[in-house]
Amino acid sequence: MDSTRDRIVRAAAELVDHGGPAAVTLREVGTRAGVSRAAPYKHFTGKRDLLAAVAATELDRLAGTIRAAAAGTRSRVEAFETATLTYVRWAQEHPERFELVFGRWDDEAHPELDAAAERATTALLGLAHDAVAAGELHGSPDRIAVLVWSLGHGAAALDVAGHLHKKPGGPSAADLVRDLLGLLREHP
Amino acid sequence: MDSTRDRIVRAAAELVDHGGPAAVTLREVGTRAGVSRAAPYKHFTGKRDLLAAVAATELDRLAGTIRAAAAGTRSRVEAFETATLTYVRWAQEHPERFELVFGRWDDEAHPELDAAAERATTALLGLAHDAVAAGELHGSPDRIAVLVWSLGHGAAALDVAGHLHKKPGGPSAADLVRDLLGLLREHP
DNA sequence: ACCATCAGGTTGACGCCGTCAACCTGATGG
DNA sequence: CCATCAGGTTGACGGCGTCAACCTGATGGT
Repeated sequence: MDSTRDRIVRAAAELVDHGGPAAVTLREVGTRAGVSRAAPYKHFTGKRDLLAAVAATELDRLAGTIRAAAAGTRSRVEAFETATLTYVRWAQEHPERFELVFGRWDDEAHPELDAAAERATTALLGLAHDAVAAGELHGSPDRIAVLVWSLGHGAAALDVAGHLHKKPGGPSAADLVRDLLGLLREHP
Repeated sequence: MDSTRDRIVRAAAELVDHGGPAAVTLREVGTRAGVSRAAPYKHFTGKRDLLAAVAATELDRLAGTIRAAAAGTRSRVEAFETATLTYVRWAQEHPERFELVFGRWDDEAHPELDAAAERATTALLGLAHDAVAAGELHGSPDRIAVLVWSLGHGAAALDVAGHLHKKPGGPSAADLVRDLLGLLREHP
């Protein structure tokens, strides 16, 4: 199906891809989706709600990409590392989507987005659990997952904002992820 | 001096503190600063430029706070850890300022903000350098500084966005920073 | 077969926003 | 003494999100 709702979400996602969330205009969304400016209100309560749907869609796509990347690896810890690096690369290649998904949402609840975030988090957490269960990493799987996720997230964010490459020769976000996993591998 | 320009910047900073950068309105800024809606244009080229000035001011304040916190510590590595934890606490206590300072700025150059970021980065980098020089940490100071900064930044960002405490008993952002510094301390 | 209902689309209008142009005014300095 | 100008003002414009009112075709119960 190519429902009107789908076309609206896709049009909004297109606009996010140039100029970030701030560039999304309901009027332009309507035009690109072939409907009027107020049509989105028949499917979403407002602009934020539409953007939440875009973010949820993107988060599920990301989770799929991560799972696929992790599947083609030799060891459990390598799967975990590949997943994290895929996350980092996604943020670097699509900074506007990264901004949308992890920007501020506190105004009201968006169950669809929360559920997608839950699914993505669980996927990463499962990979950390596997690596520990296989004896390739040691410690609390949750702790390790959140530690590596936080580092990947922060490194990607700082990189995208231009704070990582002020002087040439500095480490890339991917380097930092590999550094941390190196430390974790050597640990008891 | 309590120049008009200062009052404008302060009014904008107040508005950032409730509702984030999106809540800043030049009309409201003017009202709070006791001037008209167009007065800011006599001091800044536009809204973004005003926000950049607010961000630069806040970044310098943060750097000062960090330096002060690091000064009252026993060891070099403790100073580095305290500095990072101060950064994390700042982000958690002032998520709107965090959003402003580290949000997207790519449209045009803001030298004042770049310079403030440079100063803040250099401060953290110096602390890492000191810890390595004192033999309390081992490896490249730059690498260590960026690694810890990235983790602190990411943990704070995920915490503020609500992704860290989905299940109770999970590690706090501060816990993660201490974990990483524990790993670094044990390292050769 | 009929018609009430309703999902899903439309336009018009409102108020708020950033921004600019035009104008005013008091201080400054040659 | 007056030209200049920094720094303030209001008016106006177009674009925005949102809502109310309206339209229309399908649908399902009687």
